[in-house]
This record gives sequence, C-alpha cells and structure tokens, in this order.
Amino acid sequence: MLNRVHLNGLRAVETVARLGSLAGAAAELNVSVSAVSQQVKRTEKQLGQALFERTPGGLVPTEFGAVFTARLSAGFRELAQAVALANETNECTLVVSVAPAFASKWLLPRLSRHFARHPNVLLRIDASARVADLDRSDVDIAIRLGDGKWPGGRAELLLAQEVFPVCAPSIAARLKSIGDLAQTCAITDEKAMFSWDGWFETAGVEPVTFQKGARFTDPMLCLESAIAGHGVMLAWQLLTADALADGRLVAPFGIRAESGLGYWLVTSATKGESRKVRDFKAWIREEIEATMAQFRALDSAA
Amino acid sequence: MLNRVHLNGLRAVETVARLGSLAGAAAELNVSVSAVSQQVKRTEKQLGQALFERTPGGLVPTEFGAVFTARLSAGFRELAQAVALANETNECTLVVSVAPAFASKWLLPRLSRHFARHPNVLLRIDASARVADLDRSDVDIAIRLGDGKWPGGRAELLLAQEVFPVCAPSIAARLKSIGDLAQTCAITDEKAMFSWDGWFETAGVEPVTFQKGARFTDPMLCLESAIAGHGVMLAWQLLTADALADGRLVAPFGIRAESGLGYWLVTSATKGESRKVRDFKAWIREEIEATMAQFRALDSAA
DNA sequence: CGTTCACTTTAGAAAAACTGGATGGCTATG
DNA sequence: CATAGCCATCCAGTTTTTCTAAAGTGAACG
Repeated sequence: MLNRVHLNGLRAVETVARLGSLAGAAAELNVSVSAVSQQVKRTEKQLGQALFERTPGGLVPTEFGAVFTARLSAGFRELAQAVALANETNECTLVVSVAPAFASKWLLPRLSRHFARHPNVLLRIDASARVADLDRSDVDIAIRLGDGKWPGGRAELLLAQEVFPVCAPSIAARLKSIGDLAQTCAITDEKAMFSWDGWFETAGVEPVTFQKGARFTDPMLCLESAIAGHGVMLAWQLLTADALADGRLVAPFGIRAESGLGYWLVTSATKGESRKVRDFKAWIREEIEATMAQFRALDSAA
Repeated sequence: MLNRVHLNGLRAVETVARLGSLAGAAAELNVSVSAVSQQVKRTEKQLGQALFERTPGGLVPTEFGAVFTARLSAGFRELAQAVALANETNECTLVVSVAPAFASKWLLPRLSRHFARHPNVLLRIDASARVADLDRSDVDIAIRLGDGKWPGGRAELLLAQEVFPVCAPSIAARLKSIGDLAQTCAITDEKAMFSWDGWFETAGVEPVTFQKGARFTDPMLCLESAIAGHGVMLAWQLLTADALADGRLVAPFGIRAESGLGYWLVTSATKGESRKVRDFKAWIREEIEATMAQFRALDSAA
C-alpha cells in the first residue's frame, strides 16, 4: 500500500496543505519552491487524484485533498513525536555498561549522588555480562577493566588497579605474617585476569600454597565469600572500598601490587561526546577520588 | 523536527521492527537486504540512538527501539490509511463537471437512476460556472457545450444540438405563424453561443423583430422565465426535455435548426479511463437516447 | 501596460538509494 | 570438526530520485 507512494511526496503535500502555499512549505522543508511543486504533482499523479486546486491565490485543497491531508497530518505528527521522543531520550538518559560486580559493589551505592547533581538525566545501568559494542548499541559509556586497549573506542584511565589480599577481620587476626596465608583458604575467581604470583613477587616472598578454597566465576561472589569469612581473596580497591571502610573486610600486610590492569572509561570513537557523557565522566572521577581519599585515610590509620 | 530525518529510513526501521528481520523487511519493501541495512544504520546515526541490538538470530529492538518503533508504526498506519482512502475514493467517486443549467434541468432528475445501477459509485457534481481543467483538478469527466475542440482533452459527441423556439402553452396559442413572433417578447441568454438568425434561416423566413424582452446571463433563468410565460426562448433539446414532456413548455412550429454545437463528454487525455468513467458514459448515452425517444414521440403526436 | 505574485517547467547537477558480491559471525547438521 | 545455511554488514559502482536555478505562464493589481 504505502510502498507505492513516495513518502517525501506525502510530506510535501502535507506541508503545503498545512501552510497553504508552496512558498511556505518550501521554507519549512528547506528546499526550493520548485522542488515542492514537483513533489506535490508527482504525488497527485501517483494517487490518481488531484489534491489541490490551482487558483491565482495559491494552492487550495480540493474536497478530497482536505480529508486526505488531515489524515496525513495526523500520521506525520505521530512520526514527529517519535523522533522528538528519540531526541529527548537521547539527551536525558545515559546508558552505562558496567560489569555486575563493579556495579553492585561500588557504582550503585553512589548513583544517588549523580542523580542529585543531574536530576534531569536518567541513568540506565546495563550490567549484562556480555561486553557491549559501543558503536552498535545504545550504550553511551562503558566502565571496563583491562589494559586500555579497546579497538574502536576512546578509552580514559580511571584508576590503575592494585591488587591485595582481603579477608574478614576474624581471619586477619590469625595472619601475623605472609607465611600464615598457608593456613588459610584462597577464594579464587576463575575468570580473574591476574594471579597471586604477582602479589607475592611485589611482597618479596616465595609464593605460598593455600589450603583448598572455594572457586567462583564471579568476583562479586568471591567478595561475599570473603566477607563471610571463608578465606582470603585477592581483591582491588574499588571493589572492596565500602567493605573496608565499614570494617567488614580488612586488608592485612598493607602490600599492594600493580596488576597492569585498570578501570577505564570507554566511549565510542565515532559518536560525539555529549553533555550528559561529560557530566558523568566528571562525576565519576570525583567519586573515585573520594574513594581513594578514604583508602589513604585507612592506610595512615593502620 | 521531522525534516532532519529521512522518512525512508524511518519506514525501513518500522518494517524491520515489525517483521523482525532485515530479510523480511527487504521483501516487503521490494529492495535488497543491503539497502535496508544501510537505511536502518543511517537512521540510527541520525537519531544518535541505537534502535536494534545485533544478535546472531537477527535484529532485536533495544529498549528504546521498541517504544520508538511502536510510535512509528502508528504513524505509518495513519499514512497508509490516508493512501488507502485515496485509492478507494479514487475508485468509488466520480466527479462530473457540468454547467449549472444542464445539471439542474436534465442531469439531476436522472441521477437517481445512475445510483440505482451503480450503487457503489458516489457521484459528485461539480457545477461551478468555471470550466474545470481536467488534468489539474479532481474532475473525472466534463459535459460541455461546444464544437468538440478542447485542447488536451478527449471529447466524444453526446448529442448535436438543435435549437428551436419554446414558450408557455398560453403564448403558443397566439402563434399561428412564424410572423406572429413579432408580437411576443424574446427571452435572451446574453452568453448564448448562437442566435435566432440561424433558426429563421432554417425556417426559410426573414428574421422577425421581437418585442423587447428580458435578458439573462444564464440559460436556466431564461428557461424559467419562458415557463412563467414571459415570452419565447430559443432553446435546445436536453435543456427543455422535461418541461416539454410535462407540458409546461411547448415548441411551436416544429422547426429545429442545427446550431453547429453539441453536448460533448470530455475526459482528460492524460488520465487513464477507469471503470467508473466507462460506466458513466454508457449510462448517459442511454439516458440521452431515452430523452430523444420521448422527443420523437412528442413530434409524431403533434 | 507593466509589475507582482504564485506556481510550473526544464535541464542539468547533486544527493540518495539501491544492487551485487565479498565478508564474517553464529547455528545446526551430518 | 568441517560444512552448509542464515543473518547481517561492508564496499564500490550504478541507478534513481531529488534538488536547484532560471526561464516561463497567467491572473490580478495599480
């Protein structure tokens, strides 16, 4: 049905009918009068119906044309609303792709502050495990753990990741020296991108062999297991910030090892950087700074 | 708003969303898959929003895409309805352009028979005085008085026009010979395309000088004046058929003169001839034939 | 009578849309 | 585990549409 007709022609007809003249329509459509004239004529031909009567004063809809263009106007209004909705949504909602563990343990507790500062920006957190393709999804910004190399993305380092053991205070009490780790269980994330070896090296001791411990496929589960006192976990700053701050976890030995990885903010290289994205970046840097200050305070207290 | 976006792209998006795959949309739109893919992509770029998620199984609308395409569908449905309305109207209504006098005195009384035969065709009679441009208005067919030469139109002779005097029976009673016309008033149509001279010539008599009589700019008014008994009018068959049949008028002398003009059916040379037009033509020829048979009956009765 | 206004016509230029073939990811199947 | 089949994308070249500029028409106006 609709395939037989040129949409641009319909738009021209609608605009002419609404504004009552070719000149007006041409101005609204940003084309020449001639172009509109041709579009209207072609559409009339396709419909096999004259839509306008050519009077000296300009184009006047025929009886049928009036009914027809009223319908058209309704249709185009609907389309315009859809597009307007898109632009609005576009400006007002920010989609952040982030790993579930990071979302849950660090980002979510702080989100209310972002909302307080930018009340008109609706955040949508896409915490699906799968890494989103920034160019092809509606994700505006991703927070990822890695080495900063993402093809087709603009990456900015948020925070270099330092790893260190954490455990429940009850376990920490038994750890006088690094060697005591051999008496504890290791809580292992099977998907982790780093290992204990790096930490032992930084600490300057031979690797210790742990007791058998639980293995998980998700850092969030590891963390909860550690809080429950099941063993020692090799963790990093942002994930453990809140648990360390309120004492559910402690970091024995105070030795932190560079992992070579870090948290990065990644945005599409092709999409322009919008206001909402800049605002979010600024906000998250402040939050990270606050978290790190808290860390340093704990350090000096120790 | 809507000007910034390509309508064809929106249509592609809507179709893909509705059918769930590029291939389906391509089939419906009669273009290649590749074309649809490009349209969708371009639209997403223009909106600054991803509308679909690319999964191995095909395109799935994103959260926003679902809302957006629902809106689009509504809009396009409206447009499609408008176009459908056009096609329907196109098939079902026939616009006839005709002079007011002819419409009133001959065509209208017979229209109910056209409706009885073609119940699904709605006739619209455009009886504006101005002669419609068949190519540029929604007029399907015109009935015109003339010599058959209309540039840019296909003309078919309906009936050659013969002119003859008519008057009220009361006046006719006083007219024993053509010379008696000198005692009557002539009712004159100022816009008439013929004169009494031609009739006198056919009758083989010297032109008669009438009494002063009324002059009108409309044959319909002349006719009514004649019926009212104000004088003698030079009239022609179709206009007077009904008044002669029921005796409101009579045609004294029985002499009819060729006027060189006639009633013609004119259709656009560029528009194709549709069913409804053919039907109307057939019907009107039958009606003319019936009217002329009635005429002949009157003649032989006299 | 010449001017203005509103639209049309035309031809050529510019832009958009389309095609077809190559490509690449994923799934089901032998 | 290769292989075929599906789905979509990319690319380059071509076709089609759309646009512009400029000249033209024709009614109305002063």
